[in-house]
Amino acid sequence: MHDHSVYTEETLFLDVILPVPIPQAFTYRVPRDLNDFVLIGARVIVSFGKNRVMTGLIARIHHNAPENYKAKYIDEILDESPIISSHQLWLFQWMADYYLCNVGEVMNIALPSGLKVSSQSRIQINPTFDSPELLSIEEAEFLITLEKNDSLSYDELKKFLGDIDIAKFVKSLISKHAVILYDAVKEKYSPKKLKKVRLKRVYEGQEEILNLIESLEKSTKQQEVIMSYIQLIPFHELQEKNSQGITKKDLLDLGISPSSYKTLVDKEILEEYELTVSRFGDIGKDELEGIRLSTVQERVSAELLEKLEESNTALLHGVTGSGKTEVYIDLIKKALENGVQVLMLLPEIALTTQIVNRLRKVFGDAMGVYHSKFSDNERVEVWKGVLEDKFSFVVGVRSAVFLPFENLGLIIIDEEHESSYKQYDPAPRYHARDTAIMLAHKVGAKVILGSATPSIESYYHAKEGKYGLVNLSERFGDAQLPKVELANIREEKAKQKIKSDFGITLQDAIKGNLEKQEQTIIFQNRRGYSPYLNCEECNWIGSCHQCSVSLTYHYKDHMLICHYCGHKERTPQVCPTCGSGKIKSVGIGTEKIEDDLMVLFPEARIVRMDLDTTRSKNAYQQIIGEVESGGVDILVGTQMVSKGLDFDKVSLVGVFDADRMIYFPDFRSGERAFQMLTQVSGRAGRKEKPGRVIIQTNSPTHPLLKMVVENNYHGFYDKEIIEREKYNYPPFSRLIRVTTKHFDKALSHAAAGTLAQRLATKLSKERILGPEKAIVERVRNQYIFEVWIKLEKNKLNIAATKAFIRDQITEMTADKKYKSVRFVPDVDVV
DNA sequence: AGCACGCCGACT
DNA sequence: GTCGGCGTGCTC
Repeated sequence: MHDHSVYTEETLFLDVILPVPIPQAFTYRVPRDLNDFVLIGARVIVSFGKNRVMTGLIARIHHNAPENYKAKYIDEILDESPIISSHQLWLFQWMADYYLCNVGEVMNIALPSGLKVSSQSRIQINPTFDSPELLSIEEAEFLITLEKNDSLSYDELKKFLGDIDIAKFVKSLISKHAVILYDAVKEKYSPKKLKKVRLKRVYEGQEEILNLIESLEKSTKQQEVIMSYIQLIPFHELQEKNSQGITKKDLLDLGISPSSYKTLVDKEILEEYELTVSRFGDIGKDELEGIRLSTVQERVSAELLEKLEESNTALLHGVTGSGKTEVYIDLIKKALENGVQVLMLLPEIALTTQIVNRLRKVFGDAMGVYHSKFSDNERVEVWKGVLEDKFSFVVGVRSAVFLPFENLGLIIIDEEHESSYKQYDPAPRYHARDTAIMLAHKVGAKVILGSATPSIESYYHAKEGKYGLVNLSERFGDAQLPKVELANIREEKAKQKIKSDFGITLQDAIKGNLEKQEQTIIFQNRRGYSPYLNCEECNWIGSCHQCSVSLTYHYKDHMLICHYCGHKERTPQVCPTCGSGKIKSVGIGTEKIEDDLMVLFPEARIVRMDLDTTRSKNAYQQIIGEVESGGVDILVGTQMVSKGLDFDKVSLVGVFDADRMIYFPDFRSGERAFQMLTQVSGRAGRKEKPGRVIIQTNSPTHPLLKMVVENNYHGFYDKEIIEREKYNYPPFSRLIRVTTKHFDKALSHAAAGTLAQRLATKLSKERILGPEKAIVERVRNQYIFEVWIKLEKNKLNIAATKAFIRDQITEMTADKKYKSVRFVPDVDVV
């Protein structure tokens, strides 16, 4: 029943991508006066559903009126030019198809939230309201407040109304027609403004300023202000200095009287003004440093360029400390000289550190940094900077693959094996490395993958000739690779009478290092004090009531914490089941190691670095600074200490509990363990001193550890690839996991089972594994089951198969029985 | 995903 | 009688 007559030939329709997890596109109508302003890739504001206003992205402009519904009008067009590059809509769609999610979800993750305006409900007095007798006393009082304030947001309401149920309160007012609700849309991004101050021009002259000072004879405080200003801005030497002024803060920081300052402003002797500035400090061109490559580095750089002639992607396999960064810098410079844009991806935790400072020194403010610890405004600034070609080079984390490069020529992915390149939650569960390779392929850019311990996938592709392969097997300068030793912890424990987790070998080594005043890193990939508490009487174990895991004991705040759902509870004094006081902590986390070290080496300066000590924005940087300046003897930490850190004075690395990594029940455990152990070993010894690494283990004869000791990546790879082929794991197949989640265990299990059956009809049973319980079976009271799909390469039409899987999930969700079950597909699980 | 609508139990 | 619990359905 739609009146199509209202549509004329000129009526424009837009397919808009909205940040919602719904597969279909949404078609809106363009009000005629905006016809000339629509363009693909610009943002629009639209209302969606009953009460929502959102930012969407124009994906298509057409004349086809939708048949089954009447299109709504768009409210507003936000941009005069596209805010994404011309390839990005394609990339979004590719990601949605490949990673089994919706374009809206991709867009939601791709755009920095500063570019997604949101609506905020505000309330206002209804001007036609004339029945105050209906109101309660509180309501009447509130109306007076509201009258004074024009309109208020929900957040502001809280200030006036305190702890009451605001929704209910407002609802009542609306029902009495006393107030009206409306949606206000606001752009979130705001440029940074600096409050500055300068002397009015009329006082700039030599004579004028002297007269001014004289005239303030009686107001000494004000005179002081002027004198301080002149001292900071000696404009009598150079007149232009006054027009540049000084920030208000800098002036007030001198300790001058704020009230006198204000008087001067009021008297129009000083004038305040605002300056829009970049959030990123500027570096002068003359401060930039050049680089000098070693002969080896130069050769490697040339070799990479050569390989990139033949293939789009090249893998740089360079041992830790070989100076890969210098090679990258060289290649980035060359690419920039060719006039193309460059993107460099780094894993999250490596980015805050030394490498950015190093790059900044070379590239100055032509380089943008895109990081999740940056504020929204900062991220929008980088985004816009890329659009305007202010940054021709950006270094960033995973999500930097979404930046709107129009002329991308080179992508460098450092530490390409890092699993943090894969997004885990929420959708899109994408791999930034693979996405970058796909994007590069589309736009004709080149990709360099770098790692000391390449992922099995990448190395396989290199060996197969799909990627170019370049080796850099010497450390930079005269540096030698560290000497890695295994310490049989079981034997050592037996020999030592005292039961300690520090074997005698490691203890002696630390002691020696302290005497030599050299630094030590202790690595244990587990935070907290101990992974669980155990009652010696009744064998009770503290576990989370909503997840099937034990609670980790945190000593510092004396809490038991669930590392899955975040639940916290006080540590019991006595056993909750039998009442005995014999509760023991079992296992070792970083906190306990720190504690033990303080007892063993009371004079040592010990610092711990893990999620718990680096929560605040600058904590990580601070710790690194402390270590660099030599203010720390021993650094204890989780995987954070194993990545990208570069300390000259660290000559010893100790590894606890290597066994747990090796024996993790997962086909990637070997790869992960080898990478982690090799990476952390690489932290030991730089410059002339060879470092020493001690790995404590119960299985010193394990072949993987042997490879780590020998720094034998190839041996490890050869062994691993045989296993992968034998069991048809990646890179010989693609793995897709579909997880089901539900509060009802049986229903979750049944849903996974039915899905497995459905998938098997077309894909055959051999390709389907499960359903199986997830390793952590229950999280936040939801039961989790997994179905694994193994798709061998080159035999199946992958796109069609993915579509089939998607359809099966859609059909199951449509089934009443499984409606409330959550299905979560994850493609290329890491 | 959100959000409104709507149909059943425990309270002023 | 109503408040509010969360199952269900829809979003251009």
